[in-house]
Amino acid sequence: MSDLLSTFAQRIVDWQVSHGRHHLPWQNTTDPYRIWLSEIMLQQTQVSTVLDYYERFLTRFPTVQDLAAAHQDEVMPYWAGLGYYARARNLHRCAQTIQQHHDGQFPTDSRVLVTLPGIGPSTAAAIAAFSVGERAAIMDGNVKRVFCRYFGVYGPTHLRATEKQLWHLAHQALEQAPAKLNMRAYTQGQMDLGAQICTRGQPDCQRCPLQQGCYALAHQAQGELPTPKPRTQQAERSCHMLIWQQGNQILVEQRPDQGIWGGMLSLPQFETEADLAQFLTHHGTSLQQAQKMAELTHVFSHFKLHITPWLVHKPMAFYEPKPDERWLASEQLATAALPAPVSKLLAALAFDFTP
DNA sequence: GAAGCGTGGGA
DNA sequence: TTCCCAAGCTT
Repeated sequence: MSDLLSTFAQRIVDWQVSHGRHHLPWQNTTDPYRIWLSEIMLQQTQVSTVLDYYERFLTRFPTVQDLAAAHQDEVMPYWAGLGYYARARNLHRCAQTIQQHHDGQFPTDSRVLVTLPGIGPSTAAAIAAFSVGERAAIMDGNVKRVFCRYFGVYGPTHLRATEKQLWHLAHQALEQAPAKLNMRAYTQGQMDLGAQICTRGQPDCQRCPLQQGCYALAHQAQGELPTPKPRTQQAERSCHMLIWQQGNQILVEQRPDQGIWGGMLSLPQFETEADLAQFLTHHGTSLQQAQKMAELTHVFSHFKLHITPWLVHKPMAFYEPKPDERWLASEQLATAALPAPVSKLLAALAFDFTP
């Protein structure tokens, strides 16, 4: 066991150097700002999804100073469609914290990094390892899968007990590894292994550097490790969204930071048809003047939302938007901080916005 | 400490 | 189609 543990990290390093990924946009840099941005975007998000967002964001905000100087409303559009929008709000807060309390110098010590908003233990370790080669352990979805299979760890990985075991093994693997371990290759290698070899569906054990000593391979338990999370009943909700069109503009409102789509712009939303009707009545029209559109369903990670859009194109004079409301012109749609389903809904209507 | 928090892709 | 979950963190 101790022999299999002591060679674990170095085998991953050797494999990474020859067979891992080396040309992702956030590799081949030691700039903690760029590394940090990639790590935040990659939280619960696949590489292919992040690529375009990463380039666009860096073009607009090349340094942590540029990001800190911006208003949150300038940042959110660059996150629109990527999901988990608290990441963008925390990213912005973090940049301002670094500007104010760290003299504008991006920290590279994991113990400091983990105190910053949006940076947890795994992200802190990844930034420190990639930027200055700190000997810090990461623990993401890839690493959990590799460790569960190699060491034969059973139990849903989100449970505290399982998580604790995994972190312990991760620290052990580092302690027993050679003093000169290449931390960048080790950190990247764990992710590459999980993403390319030790995949969820059909792991490519023939090409795996961890064949020798792998519990799952020896017991043919790849299919049952990691232990899948017990699935629960998907909750469902429904709402009504108002598409109030004036000329080539649409009324949108900024959502509160708490809750779904926090800090993003969205359509005025109502729980019931009666609430929508009341709103319309108070604004000089009625539900009868609105055109009911086909329902669409949006699936979140923890519930399913049935959306009934209502289109109103009757011009309503005298309407003064509330502080959290804005008129959005059709040409602003593409660059507005709209969540994915709202963006798609409005884009589908774009042909109606003939000037 | 369990629940909340997006979206898209693959099996 | 349906289900799972991906470079997790916050409250």
